[in-house]
Amino acid sequence: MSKVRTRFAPSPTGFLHIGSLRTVVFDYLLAKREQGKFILRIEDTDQKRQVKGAVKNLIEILDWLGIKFDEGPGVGGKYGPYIQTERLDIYKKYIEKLVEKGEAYYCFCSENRLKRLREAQIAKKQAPRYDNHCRSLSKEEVEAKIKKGEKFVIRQKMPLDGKTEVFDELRGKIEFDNKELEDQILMKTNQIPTYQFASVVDDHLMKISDVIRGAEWISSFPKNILLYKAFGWQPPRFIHIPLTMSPKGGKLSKRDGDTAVEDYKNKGYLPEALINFSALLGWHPKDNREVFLLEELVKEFSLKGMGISSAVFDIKKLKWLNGEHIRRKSLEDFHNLVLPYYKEFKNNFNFLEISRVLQKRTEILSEIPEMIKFFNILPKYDINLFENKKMKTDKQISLEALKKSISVLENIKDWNEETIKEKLLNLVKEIGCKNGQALWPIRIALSGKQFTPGGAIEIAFILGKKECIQRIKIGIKKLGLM
RNA sequence: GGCCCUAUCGUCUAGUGGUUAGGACAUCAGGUUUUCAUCCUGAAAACAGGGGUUCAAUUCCCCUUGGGGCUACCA
Repeated sequence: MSKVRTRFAPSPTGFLHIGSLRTVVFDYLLAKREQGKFILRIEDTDQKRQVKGAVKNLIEILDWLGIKFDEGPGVGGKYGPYIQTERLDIYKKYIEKLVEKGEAYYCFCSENRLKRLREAQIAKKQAPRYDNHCRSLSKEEVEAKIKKGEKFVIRQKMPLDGKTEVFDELRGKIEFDNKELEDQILMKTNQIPTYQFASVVDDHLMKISDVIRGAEWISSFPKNILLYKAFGWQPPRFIHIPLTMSPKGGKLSKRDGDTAVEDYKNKGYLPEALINFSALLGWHPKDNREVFLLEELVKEFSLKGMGISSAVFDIKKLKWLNGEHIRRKSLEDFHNLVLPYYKEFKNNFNFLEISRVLQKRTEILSEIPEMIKFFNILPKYDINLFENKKMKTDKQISLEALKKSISVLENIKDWNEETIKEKLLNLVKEIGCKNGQALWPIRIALSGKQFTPGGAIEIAFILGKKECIQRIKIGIKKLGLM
């Protein structure tokens, strides 16, 4: 039985961020690589930033992604509860231990005092930091103040000098001057712990073996380690993964467009692509493979392949990967996926055939309605479309090809792709032109579009004989009026 | 400002004390198949700068510069 236990510990402040997805993926991969457990824990210690329904949302999107957690809200587990506000009594017990040990202390400083202190320090060009004002209050003083009903927080007592050494699995040793460390707040006035305290207690109690989190946490890393030391606990391994950046610079944010996994889902990105892309942003396999399913990633994943510098989120590569994963699906699976996009169709087409054609060239699902609209209604189009330099077709050849194709198509009794292809290629021979010269104008007449999924024959088959002939006649009429 | 992290093509990255510095996306140019696409072939494209160490540094060390993070009774 593997000892590896990782957790994803989001605060429920909205949708799952595309950058957080990467943390989820690596958490999952590291755990599953060793047949370990992946845990979901909700860090809702900030009451102000709660968003209703966020937890439900999060669980739903993880489910959509196909990332299952072994313990967490809803599924339970022996280290629960997995929602921090349901663990308040636990934190209380542990904070008292710390105070008893003299590793933490009551602080009665008002927010006002702290604000003034900060302002004064900034004015003097000093680093804003708590001045340890309440650090040496006697037990009696503390008790008296509590009795009077004075509000308090509990702070961690940091060493005043020396250095604290921490170890990141990716970067190695990092050293911090203890002077830089502030006596941080562990328990807020409202008796709810801060992230710094709750996450350490929970990681320990839940036997987390590897903490994977964003690199923005490196600065508080020494404080975390000092907390473990204060408790006398063995810290887990820490892996700080580099941040995902906007192409414009800085953290990926709302201003860069879509930041929620939800947004990508709605735009027609596949979970497979999103996961694959996230993994590749910061991790590299031994060989040069790029396209992976989650199970394949689990097999290939290793900490050795992890990078340490921040990575820019490049949507073009995501799109490409999405196309790759679309192509890798079975036709049945793909068909089921795109079924909803056919709703607006009144005509009864061979939708499976449309799916087959679509699967070859779709990048993101949301493009589909625009791609296939022409099946329903022939759009207005410019007759210059009939001219194409590369194909060496012009309006003259087009007109001839269209005219002659009518009788050819009319004579087809068994309307299938094989026959249509055979007959049309015969026509090409008869005219004595290149395939493209005749088939280009037919495709234009049938679709009214320069770019279509599938070629003339595929479109003809889907459209049906009657509709084809009608559309070709429209084309002839347009060309005839030149 | 202080502290910390980081630095290979535009982007994601591989790599090594001696390499023609490799791959992928994107871009461009050809080609095939019934068009675009798919597919194939090819091109252009990078070791931030300066000092060391060394016979030899893209690789190791230092500095500079650039990028980023943290600096809350937010996570």
